[in-house]
Amino acid sequence: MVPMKHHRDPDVQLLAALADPVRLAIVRQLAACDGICACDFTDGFDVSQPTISHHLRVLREAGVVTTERRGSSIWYRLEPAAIGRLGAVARALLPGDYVPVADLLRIGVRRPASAPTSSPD
Amino acid sequence: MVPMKHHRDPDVQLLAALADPVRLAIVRQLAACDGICACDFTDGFDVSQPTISHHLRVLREAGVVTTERRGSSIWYRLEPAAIGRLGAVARALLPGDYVPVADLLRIGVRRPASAPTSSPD
DNA sequence: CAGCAATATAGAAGATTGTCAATATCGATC
DNA sequence: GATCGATATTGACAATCTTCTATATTGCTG
Repeated sequence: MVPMKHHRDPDVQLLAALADPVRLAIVRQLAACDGICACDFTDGFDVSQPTISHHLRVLREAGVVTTERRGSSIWYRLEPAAIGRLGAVARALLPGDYVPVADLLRIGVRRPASAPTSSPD
Repeated sequence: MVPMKHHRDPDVQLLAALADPVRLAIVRQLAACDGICACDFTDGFDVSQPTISHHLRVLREAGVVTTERRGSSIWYRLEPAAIGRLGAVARALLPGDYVPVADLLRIGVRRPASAPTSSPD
C-alpha cells in the first residue's frame, strides 16, 4: 500500500525521491518547462504507464512536484521550494558553515592530532 | 558482494549515497569538522560497526568522502567536490536555468496551452 | 448513457538495500 | 611473534523498492 517509506527526516525523503534515474529524469524535464502532461512521460520513457504514475506519486508525496487537473489530463510542475530545500542541504554541507556543536559533543567527535583548527571557537 | 548498485548517472549515485538517514547524519558530522575517526561513528550511532563501515564504503564509492590512514585508525573527510556537485544538481533544477532542448525534443515534451512564459529568453 | 482516452490503484514478482553476527585484515604494542 | 584495538569483509536475512499486468477511476464526447 505505502508506495515509499516515509522517512522522519524530510531531507532524506527529498534526496530519496530524487535518487532514482527515472525520477531524476522526470524532474529534469520538469525543470526545463513550466508544466508537463503526464502522458509525455509515459511516451518518453521505456517504462510502463503505471510505473510512471508511481514515480510521479513518490515525487508528489516528497513535495517535489505539484499537480493540476487540466481537462482529462493532469499537468505536473516542479515545486520551487523543493529545489530550494535541496540547495539548502548542499549549502549546509559546505565547509565553514554553521557547526552544530551540541551534536558534535553528543557523538563524541575527536579532532585529528594535526587538525589545523580552521574553525574558530 | 557489490554493496550498492552502481548507477550509470553519477548524480543518481550521489543522491542515493545521501538518501539514507545514517549516511546523511555521517555526512553532516563530517561537514562540521575537518576529519572524523571511524570509531566516532561506531560510538555515535545505534547501528553496528559493520553497518557503519558499510555506509562509509557507500559514501566513499560515491565520491562523497575520502579516507586517510592515521595509525591504527582511519580518518574520513568530506570531499568538497561532491558537495559542489550536489549544489550543481540543485542549481540545474532551478527555473530559468540551461534548457537541454535536445532532450526535450527527444521525449516529445508539450507545453501547456496557458504557459505564462515566465522565463526570459 | 456508452465508449474512449488519460491517469491512478491493487497485487505480485524480482531486485536492491540495510542490518547483523561472525570472521578476516591491518597496525601498534608488549 | 603474540596479542589487542580498529576497521573491513563475508554471508545471511528481512525490509523496501522498482516494475509489471490487470483493473478501477475520472473526464470528455458522440
